[in-house]
Amino acid sequence: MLFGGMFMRYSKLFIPTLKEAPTDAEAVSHKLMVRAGFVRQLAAGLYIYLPLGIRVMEKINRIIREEMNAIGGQEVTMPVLNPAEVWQQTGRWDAIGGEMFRLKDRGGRDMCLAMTHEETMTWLAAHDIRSYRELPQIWYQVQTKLRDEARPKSGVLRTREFTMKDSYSFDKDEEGLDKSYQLHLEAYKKIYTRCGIRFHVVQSDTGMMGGSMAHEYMAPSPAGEDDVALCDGCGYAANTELALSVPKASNAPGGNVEEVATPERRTIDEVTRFLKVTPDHLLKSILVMSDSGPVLALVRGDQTLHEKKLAKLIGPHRPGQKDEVKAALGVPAGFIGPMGHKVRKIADPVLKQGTYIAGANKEGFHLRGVSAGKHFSDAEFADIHTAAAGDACAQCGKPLRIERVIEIGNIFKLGTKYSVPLKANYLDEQGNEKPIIMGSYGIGPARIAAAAIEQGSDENGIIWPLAIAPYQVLIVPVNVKDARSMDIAEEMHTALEEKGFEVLMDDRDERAGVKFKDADLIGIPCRIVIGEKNLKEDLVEIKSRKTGVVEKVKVAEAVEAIAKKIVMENA
RNA sequence: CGGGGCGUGGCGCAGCCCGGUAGCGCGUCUGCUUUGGGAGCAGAAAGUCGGAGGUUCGAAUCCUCUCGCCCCGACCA
Repeated sequence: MLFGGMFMRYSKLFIPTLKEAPTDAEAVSHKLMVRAGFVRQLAAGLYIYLPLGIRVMEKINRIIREEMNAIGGQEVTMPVLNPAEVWQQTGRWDAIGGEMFRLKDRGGRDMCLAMTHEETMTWLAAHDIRSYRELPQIWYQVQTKLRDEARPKSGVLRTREFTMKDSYSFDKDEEGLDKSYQLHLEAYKKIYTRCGIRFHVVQSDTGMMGGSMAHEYMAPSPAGEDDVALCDGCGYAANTELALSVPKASNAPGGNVEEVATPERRTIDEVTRFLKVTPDHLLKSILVMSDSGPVLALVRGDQTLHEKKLAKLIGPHRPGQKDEVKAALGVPAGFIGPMGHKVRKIADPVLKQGTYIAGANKEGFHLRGVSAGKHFSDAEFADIHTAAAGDACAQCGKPLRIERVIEIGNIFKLGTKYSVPLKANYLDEQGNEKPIIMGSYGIGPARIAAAAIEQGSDENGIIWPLAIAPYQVLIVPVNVKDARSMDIAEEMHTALEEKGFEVLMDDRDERAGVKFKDADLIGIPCRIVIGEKNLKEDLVEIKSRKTGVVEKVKVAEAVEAIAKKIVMENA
């Protein structure tokens, strides 16, 4: 065939594989994406996608588009460069800090690079939706977003510039929003399932966005940045930012109130060791500084205070410094007890029962026999601890599991948070002007790719799920100088492409070992090896990247065998 | 933004503590041999040591400043 025809030839493709992973790469997906020639890093949080990387991204995006279109989503594009005005109208111009890239145009007008598109999407709705007859709408885009991340990390998982599929629903009432939300909830499940990754759908924090409901899609992986609590009993699943749990009961003995000398023992660790008790016998008093003054947070010694849970009650806060502790409570840090202080106190509900050892509010001393009734009846009780593995599910009592996860998508009920300030209103059946009820829904395609690698790789390289692999089949003629091998390789290539498969042929004049190593690294699901020895018996090899299983089949039957195999594995 | 680490041929590193104008592996190029799991031999090209300033007869090595990258934490609408 002239110039190799339209065949995808490895020798012509830019696939710069590396024997060694960059030392500064930590996450498996980061190392492998670089080594296998899918991406290159330009600067912190900025990545170049190479030909193989693009193929993967396009496959993921195609799946996303198909499922979005299936629920009535309509694709649009929004400018990446935004005027400040719309962001000022919703208040986010000021509310968002250094994470937003800002600049001025030549006329001196304030502009920003969009980090999400609630504003511009709502602007569009405000201008062009008039009547309830035009609702509902679902608009989406697959677009570049920019965020000046404080800390880009883990390769493609947290970058400053990234593609995001974001969709927005516009409804006339809450009922409509419920429906749009539900459509997305299901569409997202289909998307991740089709992409071949394992995931959980969990309740998530609506955060400072103030929406009424939110879920996150989480792919289990040690490279993740979130933790979720999961209950095998009732299916409860929530981000630990809000997961409720009932800690195991403390076996702390009761006893009288008495001071005990604990010289220079300040931390839970030091005190438990010194008094020969377990951490759940202690009460931890943590002073934080909120906008409305110091707040004393109380949790059991074996619990971890969850900052976000506390933030929901008292707003933004930070840990108190040593001198602030002294100033607010008159006690040196390390010996704070819950009793007697005038500051606001928030205590975890587990502390309602039992007696504990707490700081004595006196340097070098702790106090035994501290209980809620006697010592901090003035505290507000609220779940402020971090759900831990083994805690009981708040719904059914079964033990919770904690898993580390990558956030691969989220869905939010926004309500009228954006439609009111941007005046996105419609006229209802009675002719009354009402704000549109909105939802927003995001997916990070690059995170899907990274999660797929995190969940599927071995010491030799990537193991792509078939649906998002850059190619489905790799044909490896061992000796490219052998005419018969090449003829058969090209015939099979053509035959497989005619059946609709995506095929790459490694026509490089390299030793077999080199080709095999690259094949494993790149992770194409199905590999056909055409070698002279096997050819003498009219056989070729088919090897599954995932299982490693090799089968020899007759040349004449190879194409059918592969087609069948792929269809079966895809089912 | 706080803490830590690192910047030396294309990639991965040594040299730095105890200053004396760079070395190893891989890759690249040429030739011969090899040819089913990252080949062997011979030869070659390629770095002024992130940048600036300073100390010194002399700086990759010491000092100051600066830029960049990574990790932990904070942040993450």
